[in-house]
Amino acid sequence: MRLPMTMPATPREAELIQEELRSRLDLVGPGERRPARVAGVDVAYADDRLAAAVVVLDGVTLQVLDQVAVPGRVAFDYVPGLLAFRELPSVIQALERLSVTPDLVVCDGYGIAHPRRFGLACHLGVLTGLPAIGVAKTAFVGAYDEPAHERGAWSELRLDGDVVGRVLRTQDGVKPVFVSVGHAVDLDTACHNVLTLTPRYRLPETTRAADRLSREALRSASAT
DNA sequence: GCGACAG
DNA sequence: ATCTTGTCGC
Repeated sequence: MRLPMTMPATPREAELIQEELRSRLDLVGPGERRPARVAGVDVAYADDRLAAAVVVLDGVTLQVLDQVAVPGRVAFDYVPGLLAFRELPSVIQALERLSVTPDLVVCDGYGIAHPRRFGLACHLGVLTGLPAIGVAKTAFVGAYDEPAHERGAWSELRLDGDVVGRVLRTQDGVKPVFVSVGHAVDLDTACHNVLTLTPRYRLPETTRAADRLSREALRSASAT
């Protein structure tokens, strides 16, 4: 499977691409579903080099089923709102080299909780056709109330009067994470899965595994 | 107009 | 994202 990704030359062109792809978004999905395989993606950087990593975990045991790392070079500067153009080229390549197809992809960032309602997770989902969600560590857009301090507590993330995500506490007393739908999955399902993926730490095991692999891949590439 | 701004 | 020591707690 060859998934081409258009690389814009300017931020303005990137916004136009987002606008076009946004028409292909599925914000509902098939309904409640326990994914058998959940993938986590992340990217590590060092100067103009980078390493994208994808790790697929069993949805129940959280054991690693498959993982792929792809080294590359930065092809787009970081611009808030345009993160997908910086990270996805290499992430898509890694996904294509997977030997198993994930039922859900957990991204490090946002889905529709985005200035133009089309964040990293939406872009990845539309391009691959895979259900995708975004789990971010800090706020980007939207307003919210602080959720209660126990694990599982949450509050709505609103943007211009719309609910675009949830501020979810994954462990008692730790800072909450920001969950938003990317593609082909609903918000309830997204949050249920995030809680399943956080039996012990604040961040999903998928994210933690992909983070470790991307950094290690960057290191072994340096030693070459 | 001025700041804020996923990773 | 990345640059970084010590420190508190299980």
